[in-house]
Amino acid sequence: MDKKTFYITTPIYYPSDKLHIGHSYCTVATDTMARYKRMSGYDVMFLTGTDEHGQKIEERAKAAGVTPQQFVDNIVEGIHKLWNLMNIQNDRFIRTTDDYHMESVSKIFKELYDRGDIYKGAYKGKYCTPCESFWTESQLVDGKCPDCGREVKDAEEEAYFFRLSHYADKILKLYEERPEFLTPMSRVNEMKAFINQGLEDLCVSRTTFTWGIPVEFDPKHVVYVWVDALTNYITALGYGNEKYDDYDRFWPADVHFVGKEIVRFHAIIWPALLMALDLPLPKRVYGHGWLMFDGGKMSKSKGNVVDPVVLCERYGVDAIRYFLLREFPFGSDGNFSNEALINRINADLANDLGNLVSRTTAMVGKYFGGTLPVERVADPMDKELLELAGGLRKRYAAQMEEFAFQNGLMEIFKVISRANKYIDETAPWVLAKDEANLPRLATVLYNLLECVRISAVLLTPFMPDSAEKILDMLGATAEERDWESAESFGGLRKNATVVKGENLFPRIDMEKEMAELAAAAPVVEAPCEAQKEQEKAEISPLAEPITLKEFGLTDLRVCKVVECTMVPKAKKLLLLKLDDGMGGRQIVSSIAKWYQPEDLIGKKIIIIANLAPAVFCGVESQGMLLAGDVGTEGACKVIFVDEAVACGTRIH
RNA sequence: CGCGGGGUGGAGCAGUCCGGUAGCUCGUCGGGCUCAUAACCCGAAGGUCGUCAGUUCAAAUCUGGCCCCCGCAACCA
Repeated sequence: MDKKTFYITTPIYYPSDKLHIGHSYCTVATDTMARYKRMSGYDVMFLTGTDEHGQKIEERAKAAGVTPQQFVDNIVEGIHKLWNLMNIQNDRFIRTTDDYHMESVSKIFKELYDRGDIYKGAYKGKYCTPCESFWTESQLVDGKCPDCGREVKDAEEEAYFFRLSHYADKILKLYEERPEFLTPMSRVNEMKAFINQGLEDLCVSRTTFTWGIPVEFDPKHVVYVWVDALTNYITALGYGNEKYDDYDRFWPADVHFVGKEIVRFHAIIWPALLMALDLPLPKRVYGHGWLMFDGGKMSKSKGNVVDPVVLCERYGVDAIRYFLLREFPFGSDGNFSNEALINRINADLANDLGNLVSRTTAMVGKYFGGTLPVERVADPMDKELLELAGGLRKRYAAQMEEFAFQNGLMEIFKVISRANKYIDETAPWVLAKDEANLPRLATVLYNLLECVRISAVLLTPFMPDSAEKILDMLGATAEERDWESAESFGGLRKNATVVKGENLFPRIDMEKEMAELAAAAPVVEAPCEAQKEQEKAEISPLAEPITLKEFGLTDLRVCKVVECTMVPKAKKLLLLKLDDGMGGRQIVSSIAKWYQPEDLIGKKIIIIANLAPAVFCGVESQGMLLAGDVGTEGACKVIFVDEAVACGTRIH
């Protein structure tokens, strides 16, 4: 009953949109680790969930015409479906809108206040009256409102603060004393640099929105994200509530898996909060990398967000799980591409693993009617294979303990490759020709089945369904598919009986597949049945009708580009000096990636001439040029005008 | 000097912390095998490891400068 425990978490995701492949990546990794630990005998608690409060949700709900609760309920339902589809076996799912969590957060907030680690202060900032918006000094553009460009004035807003600044030294000490606390190492340097810039106290309440947990003793405030979200890791165990009673058993967490963008919250703020509460710190925080898509970060505006549901339906859940953890080193960024995915599926799963299972079981069927005889004849040529497979679990476990999923899988596939080679070396089809060789033939096939069995057992955390199917095909009993049975070679009973199974990983015709995907492009992940609609959706829907008078509000003018330069310190901005027929003006345009200054000089373009000026990177822009988007990368083509049209001519 | 990651055969990556034979997958070329999912096995071609300098008996690996790419940051007009 005193099994060792293992508590592992994903971040709680923000349900303002459907989840993308990046969320799946983290969750699949966590699930695989949890399954691995369960298999190797731990009592595992695997927590995931959603962070449902905040202004953005409030706004999204309003825009959708529903209550915030309805809005998040809807998204969360989709998340449950996704995790279900992806075979995620979490033990618990926390929502920050759950009653017990809200109860705990109220208590924690109060306790921090009573201890003096949260105090009431003023959130000093700049207020833009027309926009009714609060801005921090650093958000201002050229000292003016970033939205409208108008003057702002000093203003104060009452708020509660957490004394984060008090914990700077303690956090630095934590990194010194426990180098394993935050990994990979590169993240530690980043955190140190951040702390050394000076930590400011953290604003932990808001009055500008209401979708949150009210501060019990001052209800016009709601608890802002930090105390609300980070504490999920302990409230889900029952800290501060009666719903669960697992805190003593599972806290401190063995590891929080988090994306690198939120490492700061988990490696600075979270430990500080726990220190303030006098609670133990998590043992480890692991900041994993991001998936990039064709070299760029995934984002809605680039149209390169990959939908995990579509991928799973198209290629199978296990193939996706495998790909995510095999292709990318967990700690670094990785480049997602459909080609890489199909390549992996074909090379590793279809050609190496699937085919090995297929040819091996087929031979047992063909030469022995499905059941191996027990007589054996060993040969020195078996040695290498047996040693490799016999030592596999140890090498695999060493990698898994470091969260090196990629390397763990590589170890397994070394055995699979070696087994394929062994078939060539032993040439079973030659042995089968002479009845005198049958014991030797049985030995060879047994060795192969055993390699497959050990590999399949260790693959179970990664590809639960496929591993099970393989073990079914080997006729493995429950004892022949557990962790102990993978420790050394020879666990499969001698007279094993194989069962013909399905083709586990059908080969994908790369050319055909890429063509189909291209047909669905630029939304590459479009489901086939919805292809037509997706294509239509590429043309954005017509805007609301307007009157001629309303159109007249927009003053479009022809201008000639007189000068064009890069905006200093900016990467994307070009500064264009224009002859507008009215004495000249300058505009800034974020097209530096697609246009060289000399591409534009001397050309005539159209600008929106009466757009309110705005400042970018310290340079004022007095209008916006017209351009059309091209492709999915945000690229665009500027609209050029016939030379005959004079500068300053109004377009109508 | 804003912060961070990276530049290794045609493509994508590992190796870099703890210097010592440059490795993997895909692709190309040649060969083998026929049990198997046109799969599997063997071999070959192809890299002065971004660049310059330094440390060293020895540098992809350590140190410094520079160039380029990517992400973040209040550059999405």
